Amino acid sequence: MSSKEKNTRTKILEATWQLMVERRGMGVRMGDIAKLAGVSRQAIYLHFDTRTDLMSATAIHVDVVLGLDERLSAVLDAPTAQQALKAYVDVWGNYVPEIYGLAKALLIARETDEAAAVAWDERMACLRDGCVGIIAELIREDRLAPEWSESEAVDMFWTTLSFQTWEQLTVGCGWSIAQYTRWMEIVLIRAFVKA
Amino acid sequence: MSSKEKNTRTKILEATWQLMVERRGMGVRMGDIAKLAGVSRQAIYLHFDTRTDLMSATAIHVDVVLGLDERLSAVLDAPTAQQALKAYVDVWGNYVPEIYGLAKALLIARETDEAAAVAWDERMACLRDGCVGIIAELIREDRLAPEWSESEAVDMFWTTLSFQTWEQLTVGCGWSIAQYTRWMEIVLIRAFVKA
DNA sequence: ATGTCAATTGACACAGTGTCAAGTAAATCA
DNA sequence: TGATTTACTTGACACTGTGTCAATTGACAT
Repeated sequence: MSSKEKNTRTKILEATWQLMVERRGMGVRMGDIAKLAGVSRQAIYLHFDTRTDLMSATAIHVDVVLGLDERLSAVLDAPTAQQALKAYVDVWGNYVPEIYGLAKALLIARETDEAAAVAWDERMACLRDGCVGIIAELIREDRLAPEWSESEAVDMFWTTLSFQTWEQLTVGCGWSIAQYTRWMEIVLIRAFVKA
Repeated sequence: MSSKEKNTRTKILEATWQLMVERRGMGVRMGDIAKLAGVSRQAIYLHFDTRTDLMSATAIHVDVVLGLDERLSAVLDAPTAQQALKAYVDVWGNYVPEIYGLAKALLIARETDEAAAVAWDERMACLRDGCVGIIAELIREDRLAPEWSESEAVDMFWTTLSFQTWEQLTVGCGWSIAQYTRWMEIVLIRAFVKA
C-alpha cells in the first residue's frame, strides 16, 4: 500500500526540491512540479492539501535527507564553547546554499500562510537550539561577556546567524562562504566571549 | 493642471501608506486603496502603472515626509565616530516602526518584481551611506578594529543593522526598541571599534 | 467478475491585477 | 456661448495561478 504511494509522493518532493533550488524559489508553479515529477498536476493534490503544505513537506524531506539536525548538534561536542561556536558558524554557513531556494520560498510564504510560518519556525527552532547550547556552554565555562542575560544572548546570537543575514552578506554583498564564516566568527566572539 | 492631479495622486499615496501600516503590508488590494482614497480603482492606474510602481512611489513619498535621509545624515555631525554610531542605531531603531508595513511589503515584492527591488535597494542605499560615513570616520580617528577592510566593515555593519535583523529581534524575539538599540550598540562597538 | 485504489483528464470557480471603451462633469479657451 | 480638453468613473473583460470536482482508466487483489 505505502510503497507505490511513497514513490509518487517522493517523486513530487524531489521535483519540488530540484525546481526550488534551480529557480531560487521563484516562479515554481504546481504544474511545473507535476511535469518534472512525471505526474498530473492533480496528483499533487492527492498527496498535499495546498502548495504551502507541499513546501513544508519538502523542507522536512530535505532536512531529513541532508541531516541538518545531526550536523548542527554534532558540533556541540567541541572541547570548548568558543570552538563549538566556530564550528557552528562553519556548518551553518555551508549548509545554507544547499537549501537556499526552498528556504527563500518558505520565508516568503511565511508572511501570508500559517502553515508555512510553522514550517519555517520549526526549521529555525533547530538553529536556535544550537545557539542555546553554545551560550549555555559559554556560561558554564564562565566566558559569556557579563552584560548579557542568557535569553538576550541567545536572541542576538540566533538573529546574527539568521538566514536573512547570510543572504544579505553573500547574495547581497557578494561575499564568499569563507568570508561569511570568517567575519561572522569574529563578530560573534567579540560580542559574546569575555575578553 | 497639476494641482488637481497632485491632489488625487497624493490622496492615493496617503491611503496606500495608511493601509500598509494598518495591515502591516498584508492583504492590501488596489480596490481597498481606491476606496480609502475616495477614487475609483481605475483612477489609480491613471497615476501609477502597476501595484509595485505605487508601492515604490509610496516609499519615496513616506521617505520625503518623514525625512529619513536628514535624520540619518544629521547624526554624522556627532563629535566622535563612536557617538555617531550610537546615534545612528538610535535613529534607525526608532524609524523602522514608522515604515514597517510598507517596508515589509516592498521587501516581499522585491523577490518577484524588478521595480520593487530597485525601490527597496534605493531606500537601503541611504542606510548604507550612513554606515559608510561612520566606518570612514572610525578610520579617520584610527579606531576601526584592525582586521577589517573598509568595504567588509561597511557590509557587515549595514547587514547587522538591516531591516530583517530589526524585525527578527523586535517582532520575532519580542524585544523593545530600547533593547534593540542597547544591544545593537554593544555588538557593533565590540565588532568595529578598536579596544 | 468485482471492488478498490492511485492516478488521469478536462472543466470550472475564484481572487486579484491590469486593460479597455464609452461616458460624465468641470475647467479652459475660442 | 459653445467646443475642446482633462481628470475621473463605470462596467466589462482577459489573464494567471490555485484549488475543486466528477467521470474515467488501469492495475492489482479477492
